[in-house]
Amino acid sequence: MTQSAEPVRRGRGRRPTDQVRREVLQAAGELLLAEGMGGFTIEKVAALAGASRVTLHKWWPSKGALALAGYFSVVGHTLAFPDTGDIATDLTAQIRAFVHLMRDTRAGHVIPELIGQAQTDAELSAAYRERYSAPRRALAVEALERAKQRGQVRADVDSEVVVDQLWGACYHRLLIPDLPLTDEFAEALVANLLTGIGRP
Amino acid sequence: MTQSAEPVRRGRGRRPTDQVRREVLQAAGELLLAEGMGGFTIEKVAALAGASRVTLHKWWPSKGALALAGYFSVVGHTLAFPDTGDIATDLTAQIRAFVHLMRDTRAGHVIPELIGQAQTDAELSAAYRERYSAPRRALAVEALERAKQRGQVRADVDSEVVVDQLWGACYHRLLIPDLPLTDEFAEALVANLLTGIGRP
Amino acid sequence: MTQSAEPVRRGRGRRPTDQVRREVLQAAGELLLAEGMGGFTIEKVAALAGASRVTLHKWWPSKGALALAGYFSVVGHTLAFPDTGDIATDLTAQIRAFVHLMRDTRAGHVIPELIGQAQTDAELSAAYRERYSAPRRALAVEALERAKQRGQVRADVDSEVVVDQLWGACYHRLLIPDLPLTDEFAEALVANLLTGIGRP
Amino acid sequence: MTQSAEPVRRGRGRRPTDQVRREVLQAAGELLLAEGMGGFTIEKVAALAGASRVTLHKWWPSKGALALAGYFSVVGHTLAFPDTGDIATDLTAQIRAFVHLMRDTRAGHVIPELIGQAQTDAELSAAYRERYSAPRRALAVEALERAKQRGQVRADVDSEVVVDQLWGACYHRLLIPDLPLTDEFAEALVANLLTGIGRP
DNA sequence: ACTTAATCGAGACGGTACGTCACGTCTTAAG
DNA sequence: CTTAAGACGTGACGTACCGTCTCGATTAAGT
Repeated sequence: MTQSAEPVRRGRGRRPTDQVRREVLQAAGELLLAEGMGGFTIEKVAALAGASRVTLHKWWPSKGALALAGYFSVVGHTLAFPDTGDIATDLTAQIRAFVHLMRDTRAGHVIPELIGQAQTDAELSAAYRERYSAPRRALAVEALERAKQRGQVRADVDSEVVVDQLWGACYHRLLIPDLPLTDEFAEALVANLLTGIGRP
Repeated sequence: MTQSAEPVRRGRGRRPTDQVRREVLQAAGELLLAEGMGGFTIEKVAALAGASRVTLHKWWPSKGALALAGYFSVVGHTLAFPDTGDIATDLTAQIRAFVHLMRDTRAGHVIPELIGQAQTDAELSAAYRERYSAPRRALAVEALERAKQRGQVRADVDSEVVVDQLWGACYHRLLIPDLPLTDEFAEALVANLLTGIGRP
Repeated sequence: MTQSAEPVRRGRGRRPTDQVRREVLQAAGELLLAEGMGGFTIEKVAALAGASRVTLHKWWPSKGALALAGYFSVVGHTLAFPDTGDIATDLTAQIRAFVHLMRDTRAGHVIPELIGQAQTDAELSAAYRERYSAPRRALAVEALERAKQRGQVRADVDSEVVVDQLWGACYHRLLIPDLPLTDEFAEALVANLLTGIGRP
Repeated sequence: MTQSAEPVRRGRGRRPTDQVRREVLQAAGELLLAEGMGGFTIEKVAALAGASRVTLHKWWPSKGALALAGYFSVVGHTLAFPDTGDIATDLTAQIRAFVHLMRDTRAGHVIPELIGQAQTDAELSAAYRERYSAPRRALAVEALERAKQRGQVRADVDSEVVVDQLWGACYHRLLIPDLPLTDEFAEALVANLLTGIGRP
């Protein structure tokens, strides 16, 4: 019955809830990384996990929400922000790491597709903001606020806007790839913003 | 069934090619604006236009490509960039116009959904870059190059990066709405970038 | 996909409409006779016929309607009523034939199940009356009317009621099998009714 | 979920067996009368009774058996047969009462649906015959036997057959409604059978 | 009276079937 | 020869029930 890859047949009876959840998330994450959002299907996840579609529908409100949860369970994020005392160094390092992640790992395919799916999947949109983008924004904002207190950034600057001008610029090239993501791009972002592009 | 508006019954035979194309694009655009990408379907477009699905498949390689073409045929873009001689004024005006378009018109729903769809629709992605984003980038880059020649922007700045830091920041808030698009945001983007956010 | 018996794989493309209809009805009839109404499923019929569930839903409004159509296509009814000139002989022959059909052939299982299903399947109920029971009633009523004209049955008798007292009695034993259907039963039905059971 | 009426929240622990049985049967009967066999579901009964599906499965072997038990617990049958000394009067009265019950009360929907369900539910079939039809047959047969002893019915007549020709005829019109159940029908049944329909 | 076994409810799980939607392909018929 | 009309197979979706199983809580019977 619609079993593309090893369908993982177990005993018929009910398995413990937590085990089912884990296996489903595992399967979802693997399928997402393997086929991308285009081939990501509740049906396939259920088959891979040896679970029932009904069970998936009960816990994850939409295909996108399931995909995001699967992504988290497989990738296992580290939320760290360097703090060397120099904001230029820290921002550059962080953005270069982001560029690397998006250009050289499977996240570079998955994250844009999740954001894409979120445009027509309200459940995913909310989950993505809450669990992914908001915490990362917060880390960057905190770093900028610390830089303000150290006198490296003007106090009247809105840190949130700065975040959009750094990471948003990266997402722009990721989602609408007119131009590629490069290390030079990462450095130019920070330099432009700290120094300004206007004539002195 | 699935005929929201007049199903347009005609004879079975062939109609002139151009007429069919026009009517299909008209229907596609209207459906896209009315229901968004979520309810946008080749089937519905065909029904609305009184055309055959086969015909649509012949001319538009994917659902996204059809949606984009329909969008253009209905919206009718104006590609203008003000040139007052002051780059700060021009950029602010242009970005405020963009923010207005995305916040107060139907484009604000449609464009993000098209970008979203483009993440899993290569045909749409290519078409979108070629016909939408690339020309707009070019306009902004030209304006920045003119500003360089006027001495308003440093010559060593990569104009493309600046574009990402202005419009990309807007797209960021559009696609991942942690924070809203506002006029103050538009102004802060230009100010941050021209003046720089670092301590003088 | 849920293929219990030979799923009949053909070329992928579309087959002519009439052929599909024939094959579906064939499969439906066979499944009905093989498993009875309990195991009769739209899904199984589709699999057996190598057809799509959607197609079945398009043409037959309910599971029961499909089963009835399948029954007809497989059994192929003969609608004949003997006319020897003697109504007692004709009725007895016809009812004995009916008893034989219900007791010794597969119809004896299928017809009761169809009637049973019809109690909660309005589509089937209407189709059954129109295509099965009504024509058979009409034949019997005609025979009784002829008997009236020959002076074998009183003119003031309602032939429809007589039909219920003959065939309805058989259906009674068929549907609520407190007692079996036998040849003696068939004969007693006619005798009771023609002669009367009261003291002379 | 699926709790139309008061979901009946109790403590988790075990309740007295008899109380559970009573409440389940009450709920089953009400649901059956309210929605008919089509909407009758073990799941709904369990929810209405605040009981567990497992408990229902333990005591009633099939959906139909539960429905029948619920019907009895709510309707509460009176098994009486008039005995005026005149069999024609008694039969007519009894059949008219039956016609009234089936035409003007909720039993008229429920009984046919139970018989229908019994065609594919052996448990229900057996229970129905044992608890419903057989006792009623017996009453009628006894009345006919008494009539024989009074000389109102010929001694060589099989009373069981007569029962089928009276009540079976009614069930016929009930289950296959080509024609309606009416009082005239009830009277004609008895008249036809007692007097006979043949020419004198 | 106090264990202890029985059985309840709650609820999740795998499974079967349903009815629906949209897709892309194919056949047939019309112009 | 292009088009429309429309049917078909496919894949997926979301839902409804079913019968089973685990778990914790409570009652009732046996000591």
